[in-house]
Amino acid sequence: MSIIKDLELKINNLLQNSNYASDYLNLQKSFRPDLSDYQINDAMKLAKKYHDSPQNIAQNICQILKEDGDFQEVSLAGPGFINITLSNSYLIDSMNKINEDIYNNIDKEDPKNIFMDYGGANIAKTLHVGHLRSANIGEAVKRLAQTLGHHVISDVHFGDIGRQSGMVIYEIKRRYPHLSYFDDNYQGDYNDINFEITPEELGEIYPKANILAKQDEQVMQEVVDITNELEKGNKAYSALWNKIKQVSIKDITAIYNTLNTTFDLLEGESDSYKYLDELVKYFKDNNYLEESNNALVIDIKNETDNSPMPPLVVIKSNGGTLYATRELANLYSRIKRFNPDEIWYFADLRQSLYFEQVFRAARKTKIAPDSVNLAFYGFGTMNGKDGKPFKTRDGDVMSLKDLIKIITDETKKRLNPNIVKETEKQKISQELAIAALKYADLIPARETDYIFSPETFTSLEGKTGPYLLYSTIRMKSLLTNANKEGITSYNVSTLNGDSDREICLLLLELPIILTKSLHQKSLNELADYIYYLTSTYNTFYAKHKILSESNMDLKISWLAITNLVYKTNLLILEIFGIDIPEKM
RNA sequence: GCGCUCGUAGCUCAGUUGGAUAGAGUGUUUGGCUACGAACCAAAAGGUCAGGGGUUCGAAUCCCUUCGAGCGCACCA
Repeated sequence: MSIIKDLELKINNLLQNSNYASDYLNLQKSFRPDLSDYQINDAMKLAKKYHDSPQNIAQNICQILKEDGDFQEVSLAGPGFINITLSNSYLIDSMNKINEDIYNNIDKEDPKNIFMDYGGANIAKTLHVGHLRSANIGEAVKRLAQTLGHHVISDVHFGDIGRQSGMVIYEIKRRYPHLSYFDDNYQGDYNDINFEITPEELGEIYPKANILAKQDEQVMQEVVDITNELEKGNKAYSALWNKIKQVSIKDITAIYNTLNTTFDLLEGESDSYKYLDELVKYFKDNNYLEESNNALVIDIKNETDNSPMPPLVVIKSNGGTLYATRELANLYSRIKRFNPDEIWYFADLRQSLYFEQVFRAARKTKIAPDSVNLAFYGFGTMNGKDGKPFKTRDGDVMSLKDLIKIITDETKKRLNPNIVKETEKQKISQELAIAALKYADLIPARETDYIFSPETFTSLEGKTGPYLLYSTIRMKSLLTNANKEGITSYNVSTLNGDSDREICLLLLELPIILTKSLHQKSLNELADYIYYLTSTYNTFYAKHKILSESNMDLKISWLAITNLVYKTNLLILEIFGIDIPEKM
């Protein structure tokens, strides 16, 4: 258990013999650091319950807490705030405990099997800035969940089927009409056809087809027909589409890797096909389907609905399936194969009604038993400078490759001149670029819409990824220099001044922030925390000449504090998926 | 039409079981390197928390209302 949770429990234990034994008091970091380290605000709430004044109650609690040696000061303020200041010896002991093992400062949770669905890249479409949030937040939440003790399986959930496939095949047919895929008399094995396509050309094909289909109804009809044929298993189209998929997946995963975003499963919507027949049969056998306008639907209305809830279409009137059908089939297979306790979906908030429908259908049809928790965590929309959402279906959105290149060009300009090898320069400047990009993306709360501008990502000073890396590298450099003097282990034996204490108190907050971030599935608070911790350390760093300090106890204590912040930064940056170069 | 979300410093954003004096970065002005790495540190200025009403010891936060913005509403994904 973390030190701070332990302290809160201890406070509540101290009250076991008092009138307030049945109440749980919450220890909070003080809003008034000039007055105290921590505060308890529960006296005001207890006043009603005990028909007593909040001041009296707070006073009684103060009396009990004052007797404990870990508190240097316990006092009452205002309408019933209890202010608590920790003793230096308590803080020193706590720091040394964390120094032994940083996991002494983390609250592990009861392990659960969690299935995470994020990423959501589409086959044959360029990975663009609109995919950033899902990659960065999804990956960081996964790593955070693992850090807190959970078992996670992640799936990228490629959009690898549907109308886009029809679009791409249509356009390839238009460009290369003589390919054997389109020859009705072809007798050979479609897998033997000699046809190569580059990711670059693939990137042009979908936008082009989309424009053509929008302009011309006949084109759209052909796209729909091809899509249906593909879905029915047309051999030529399937072989072509598989080839496209291979090229595209290779390209997409390379970029995900650059972002340190990795998946246990590289499955897609089309993987649901294996389970579709079984699922539809199950639906039919149990009378979950009804006919409506020639389509087969599941009624998912609820008596408590305060707005109309349309039924979920499972089979279209032309016999085809929809996104939601495949989602249900995937859900069905995931529960069967992995038996998860929880399934978390990460996608744009605009899909919240859609997921509500899928979840309801899954519950109603008992595909998902009540024991499996289904949750949707939405992202705010990425808007252009005009405040309107980016359109992801035309070619106007900046690709991730381009964005990474732009930032890399900026970071390269500022590298330390003693880094001269071109390969090293490239590697480091890209690591800095990824740090800048990821941190800038993790800073806004998950549900906040945000305005995309390259300037945001290319800024390298202040609250940015490069600032964190620069400071962390500097800490390491300091520790290395101390090491050269023969100082290889540290412990805190004395605290000197406000900045030392403030860093210690901040370190104690870590477990609270980690737990809360996982609970909210948003990294913004953790991103704020690491900045605040680092910048508090930098104040401390500027104030003290650590290596030239003649008081050895003080010097070693300062190095220990440096080491603690360094280790904490490593932990958090690892959760963020941000690599730390040796130098920059 | 029905439903959901939002409006906080010039800009971009934090800020929920209601808590003391509303924060950060950036931008503007100013000071600090013959060095434990200046991608850093220090300081100043900047607010009717969209407007109005209510709930209470206490409201950016909860409720009502007006104005403004965005999003979603069965055979797209």
